[in-house]
Amino acid sequence: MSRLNQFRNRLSRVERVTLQTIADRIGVSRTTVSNAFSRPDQLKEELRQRIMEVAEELDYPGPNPAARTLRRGRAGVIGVVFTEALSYAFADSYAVGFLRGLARVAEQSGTGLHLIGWPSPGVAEEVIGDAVVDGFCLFSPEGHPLVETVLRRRLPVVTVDHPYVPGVPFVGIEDRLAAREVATYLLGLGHRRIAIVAARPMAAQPIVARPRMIQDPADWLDVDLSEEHRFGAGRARLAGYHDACLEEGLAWEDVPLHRTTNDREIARRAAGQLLDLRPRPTAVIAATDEIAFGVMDVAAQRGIDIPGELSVVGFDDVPAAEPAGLTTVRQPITAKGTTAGRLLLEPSRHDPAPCVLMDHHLVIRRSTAPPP
Amino acid sequence: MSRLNQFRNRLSRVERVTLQTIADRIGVSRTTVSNAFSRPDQLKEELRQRIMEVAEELDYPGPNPAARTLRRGRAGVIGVVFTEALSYAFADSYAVGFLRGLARVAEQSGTGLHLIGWPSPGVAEEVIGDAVVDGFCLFSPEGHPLVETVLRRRLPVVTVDHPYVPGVPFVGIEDRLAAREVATYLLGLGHRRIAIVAARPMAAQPIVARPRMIQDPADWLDVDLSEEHRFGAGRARLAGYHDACLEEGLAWEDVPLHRTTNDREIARRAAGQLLDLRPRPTAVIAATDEIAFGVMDVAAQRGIDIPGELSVVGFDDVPAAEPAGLTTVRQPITAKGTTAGRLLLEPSRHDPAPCVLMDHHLVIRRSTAPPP
DNA sequence: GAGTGGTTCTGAATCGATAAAGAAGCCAAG
DNA sequence: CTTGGCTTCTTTATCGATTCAGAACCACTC
Repeated sequence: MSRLNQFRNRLSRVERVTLQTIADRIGVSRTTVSNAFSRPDQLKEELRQRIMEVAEELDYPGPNPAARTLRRGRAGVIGVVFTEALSYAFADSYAVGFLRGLARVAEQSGTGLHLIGWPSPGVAEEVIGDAVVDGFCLFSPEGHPLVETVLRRRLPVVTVDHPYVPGVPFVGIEDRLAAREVATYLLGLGHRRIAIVAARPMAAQPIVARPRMIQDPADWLDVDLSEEHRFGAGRARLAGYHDACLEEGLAWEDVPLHRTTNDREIARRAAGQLLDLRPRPTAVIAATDEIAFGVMDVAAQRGIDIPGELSVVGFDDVPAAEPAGLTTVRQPITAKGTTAGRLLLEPSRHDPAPCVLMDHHLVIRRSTAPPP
Repeated sequence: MSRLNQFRNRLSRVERVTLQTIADRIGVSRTTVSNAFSRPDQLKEELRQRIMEVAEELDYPGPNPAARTLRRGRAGVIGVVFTEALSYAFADSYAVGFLRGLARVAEQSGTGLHLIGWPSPGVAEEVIGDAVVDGFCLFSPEGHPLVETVLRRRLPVVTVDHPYVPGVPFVGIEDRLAAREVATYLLGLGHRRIAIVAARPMAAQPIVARPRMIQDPADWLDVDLSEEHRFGAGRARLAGYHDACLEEGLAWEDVPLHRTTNDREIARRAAGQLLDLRPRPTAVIAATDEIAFGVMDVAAQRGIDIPGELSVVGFDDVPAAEPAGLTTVRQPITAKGTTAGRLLLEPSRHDPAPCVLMDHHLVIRRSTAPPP
């Protein structure tokens, strides 16, 4: 046993090429070989060349990144955490747009991106604990247990969209206000039978509220939403819709409300149910564009004319919204990404954690009109 | 100096909590604390609890991932390398679709995804050298210098689309054949004035051929394309178009050919020039859907009717192709991702490197018709 | 000839964990 | 009684690099 192991060790020692292997071969110190790779100015060009030659000869794959990271204490990578499966995130134009922006600043500073999704409970927790990164970007993780997991790493963090965690830099828009504008606009057109399709995270297990994460001064809900709505991704938006109804005297109880995941396909089902209601709603407010597309799909399928018989509003203004003629709330998707990236990469430690609220505005297109 | 340093060291030693800190505090060995985190079954539940308590108390962020990775020799992450800036990759439905598939299998096995782009020469090289990963997926890196950089790491690699590198697992489709079908179809409709818009990588520096990377038996070009086309991303597709023209007796010299990056916006410029030709082409073959959209944009802008006055064909069948009515080549985008992922994560080392060729077929929609 | 200042290279001390083998204690079976 | 086997923990030896202080040498200057 022991002998076998020694043999194995010897073997692997022979097979594995490290800085030391090269150093021994040439007769210089390990440090010098290290310098040849990382600080070429620290040794004579002649020796450096010789080292490189031997490295090539021994098929040395370059300084081991894990060892380097351990010693340097810096990974050059930031983690981006989604609370859904990554395969869903990549299907969501909003998430992809955000990543675009984030990637732009990350790349410029030679920083890598480590994407982490939440395919099922437990997996991501481990991945987050094992991620060799210098910081995390939490993408719209409202109320999700992963927030705790990430915070525990004690690395720099920036949260996007929700929730606002005291002490953690934040990037978002005034969701509640924007949502109110949407509802107010529809009410202003004369709609009274309005249905709402809200987004909920695709969590596969019930989402538990953590006291420290819901102290969000901007979005705190003083309205009485059912418990299941209090911590979904669309909480603030729901509150905004509620605000408008209150203001315009539309009873919140009369507003049909469905929840669906942020997925066109899945949203169709919810839309189907809403359009089955009698009397049929004259307008549907979707908490995201993706959901709005699902609603439009079903309407088209049933021959319901938009906007003649049904108005539809989305949220986000993803690229596909314009060709589809969807009235929606435009928000600077990509800019959110760049901002988040800068917040994470900037060397200066802001003392009061910055809370960046970006602009938004209602973009009116062909999908809305006064009720029939 | 020395004293200052000692001070600093002492300070950081005090501030930094490691397994040892916890071990000392409780009076057990470091290994036991390590086990408390990584192999809970190796110690008494009682002690484990106590360790966890102290860890909490000291605000221990968990075992350091870099150290862990170094010792274990396994990162649990795969690198995905693009030869364009990541911000472009995220704008490209094809790339995003691929990532979707890749993410699906990666997530299932608890593997993280480290995305690496090529924003400008030099940056990515360093990121690749420093990436703490167990393998790389090269996304359509034909002829790109990054291929060498990645191979040098001596880690498992899988190449997607191009090039086929001997000894490296490969996933792709029969591009040349598919491209030929496209051109044959248009020629069959009666088109003789056909223009081609090819894709080229967004490399910011000239792409150098490496002998070991172009020995691709399936795609080797025996046709005489100008040098600049020999190693672009669309090399095989160009060859296919060429094949068809040859077969149908259309002189290749008479086929106007433009190169553009795979970006709708940028493709518009190339399209503009092609549609200025007199006599105007009756059909445009775009090497990707994204480019095809650019062509359609310009046509719409100039009031050129599709397909009445102009037929347009794309390649890839990205999600937006269907609503746009674009005739194109469908290929299993997401399945490519899952296949690539499996090839990379599968424990078995296939001896002859697997070379997976996936299905494709021509999808005929509203954008093509016989010439006027 | 002592002092000054640069290069170029070395040695020792880490970075923070895990693997492998071994020791101590305990219980049941032979 | 002792052998074997299990559980629970410890010891020792790495994993592969980088940092930092200092040595050796060279050239110049005053």
